[in-house]
Amino acid sequence: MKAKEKIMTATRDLIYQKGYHETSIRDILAASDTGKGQFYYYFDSKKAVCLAVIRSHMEEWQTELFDGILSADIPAKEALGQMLDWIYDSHKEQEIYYGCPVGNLIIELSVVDEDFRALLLELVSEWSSQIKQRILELADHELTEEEAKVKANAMIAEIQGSILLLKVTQDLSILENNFQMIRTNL
Amino acid sequence: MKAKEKIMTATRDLIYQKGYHETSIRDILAASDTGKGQFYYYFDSKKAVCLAVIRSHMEEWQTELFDGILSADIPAKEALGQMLDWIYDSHKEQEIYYGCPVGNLIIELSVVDEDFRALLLELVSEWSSQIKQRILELADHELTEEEAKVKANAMIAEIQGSILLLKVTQDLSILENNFQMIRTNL
Amino acid sequence: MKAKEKIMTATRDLIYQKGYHETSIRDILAASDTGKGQFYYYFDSKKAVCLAVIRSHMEEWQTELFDGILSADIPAKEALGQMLDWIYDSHKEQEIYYGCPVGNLIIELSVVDEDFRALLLELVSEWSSQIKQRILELADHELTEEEAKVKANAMIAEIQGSILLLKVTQDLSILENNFQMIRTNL
Amino acid sequence: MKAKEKIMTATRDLIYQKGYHETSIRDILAASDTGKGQFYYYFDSKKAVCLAVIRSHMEEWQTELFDGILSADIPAKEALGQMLDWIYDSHKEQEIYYGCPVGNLIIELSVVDEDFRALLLELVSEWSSQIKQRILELADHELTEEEAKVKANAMIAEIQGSILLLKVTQDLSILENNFQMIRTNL
DNA sequence: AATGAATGAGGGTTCATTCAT
DNA sequence: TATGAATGAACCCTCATTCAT
Repeated sequence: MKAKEKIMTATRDLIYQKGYHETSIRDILAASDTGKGQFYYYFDSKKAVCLAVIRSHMEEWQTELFDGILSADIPAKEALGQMLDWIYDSHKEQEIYYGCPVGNLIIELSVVDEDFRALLLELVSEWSSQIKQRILELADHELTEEEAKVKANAMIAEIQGSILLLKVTQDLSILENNFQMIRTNL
Repeated sequence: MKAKEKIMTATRDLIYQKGYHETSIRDILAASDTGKGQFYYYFDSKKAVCLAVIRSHMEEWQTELFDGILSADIPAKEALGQMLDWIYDSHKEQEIYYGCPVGNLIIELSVVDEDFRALLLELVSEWSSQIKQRILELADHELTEEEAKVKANAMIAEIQGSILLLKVTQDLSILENNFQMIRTNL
Repeated sequence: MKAKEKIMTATRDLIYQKGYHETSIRDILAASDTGKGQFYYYFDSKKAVCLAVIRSHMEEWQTELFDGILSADIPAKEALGQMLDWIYDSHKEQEIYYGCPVGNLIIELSVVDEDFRALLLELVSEWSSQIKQRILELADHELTEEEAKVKANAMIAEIQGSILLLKVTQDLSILENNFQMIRTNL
Repeated sequence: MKAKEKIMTATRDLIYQKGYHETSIRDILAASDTGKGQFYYYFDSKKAVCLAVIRSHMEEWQTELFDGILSADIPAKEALGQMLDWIYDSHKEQEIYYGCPVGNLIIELSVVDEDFRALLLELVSEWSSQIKQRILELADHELTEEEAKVKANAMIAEIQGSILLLKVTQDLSILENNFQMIRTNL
């Protein structure tokens, strides 16, 4: 693996597990087995890597969730169900529940730094928009765009809030129950 | 105002607005117009003040929300509605939407420090339990305890997730719409 | 026990066990169960208590060793032997061998602060002088004053050096063996 | 001179002259004309530099005293005499008599920190062992190992105690006289 | 004779970043 | 591309002492 990649992977993992502030450049270098020189050759700053990490999350969501699951040629209900599975699966194997990599950063950084907020908002907006399309489809287009948007945001809120509860309780059943409830309300 | 109180108020505000890590002792001293010695006379450490701040949030929720709104002699539906108002009101006048003081700390600290998680979990558990009682009442006790608990957690998730979205979008209408949706689903 | 006395006892113990710099005023207050006000009412500063502690050591040595053992109406050899016993006894029951309360302070403070050195020197000089008298007696006055003084200092050196070795080895047999050797050389 | 070396030299001098606690990192930086970052680039902590300083003393003693003087192909009496000269010479030119760099640390730190004690003990043990060999030789092997060991420790005690007296009296003649006495007793 | 709140300089340490090579 | 030495501001915290009461 190339140095740049190693740095990004390490940063992604560390920031996910400990948060932005608790992750030091030292930590990143140690975890990626690289040196100061390499780090600052590839990235301008700690902020820059973190923004890159967010972009990598965005790409992943785009490929797997937006272009994959949510754009698949399957009924809306099924697509949204698979989205919940996709999220649930990313948590269920963890020994410690670290929360949502995106939600965590929203809370830790979006008020403190506009650049972070802008990027994170971009991701959330796209997500909301994708869900909205499926909700419109689900309702057989008897909902207005606005109504569908509200429902999409409600769904995202329920998901993010559930992961937040998972983080504080460290009890996976909360995620299961809440996601089940979302499914039955579709 | 006494020094200890000034320090706690300043810490509370700063941590709410910037988060735990972005708030330095220096910031707290400047905001509370006190000196280092005084800070450490009243508190053992930065962590200690923050735990004290969380406890003050707990007391406030206990008095205003649990013993006040949720224990009031009014119908369950109304009580839960007032809870949503109480939360909404705490955000609506803000110029910047900083999120939920408790939710923020859950995400920033609960994985990183067990003491914080324990305290925050205590608050969330009590909240959940209080809501559960009202939900049982609402369903005329046709729900099992377990079902009511799930519904309570779903409601908390929806609330916390909505505030998270408010934080990243800085768009108050999301909170309005989502809370409205919770109301209509009661 | 009066506050002043409690403070002095605590200081004496703490400085003996941890040294001057490792002992904080906080430690002293905690160990003596007194408050800041009392401390600074009775003593001008940390240095002042410590000087008082040294003076209390001097008084003790004066009474027990100089006026007691070394002035007793017994043969010189026996007097010097009892001196060694007196010293040995003060160490033998300890669980940790902290060294000589006076020797410790000589090394920690005599270069750093003239006031300390002056006081400690006073004690050492008196000790040396007392031993010298007994050595003169022992040699049936066939030694010059100067020669006796040299022998006295050699004896003090042997004693202090032995206690230093005790401190680093934490092995009491070193003290026994060295003191035995001093005895046989009398 | 390289930064690391400058830091070590400065630390060595300062700790020798003022002791461990009286020497601050600031002092070291000022004396070595380096910056904070540099210090912590080379050393993990203040304790770590001090341990390194002790190790450098050990190496010096090993080379000059143990492998040099005490292992030289000369009679035992002469070797031990040269050892005394070597020690005396290291003090005689000083304007202030700071004591023995090793003895000072034994007294200041060996009870307070096990890591220091272990290292200092290692040095003292080796020293004792080297002297013991020469004493055995001197006695034409009519002494048991144990008896020689006791005599070696007595010699070290006399040396260390003499330097302690030098420190409190600031009178070089004490060192001269005591060392002379050791010589005549060989 | 005693209280405990207030002071602020200084303690050791970590940080993100830059520089010379 | 990459190294690792150098920078210095900022981190949290402890210190001995003073002050008002």
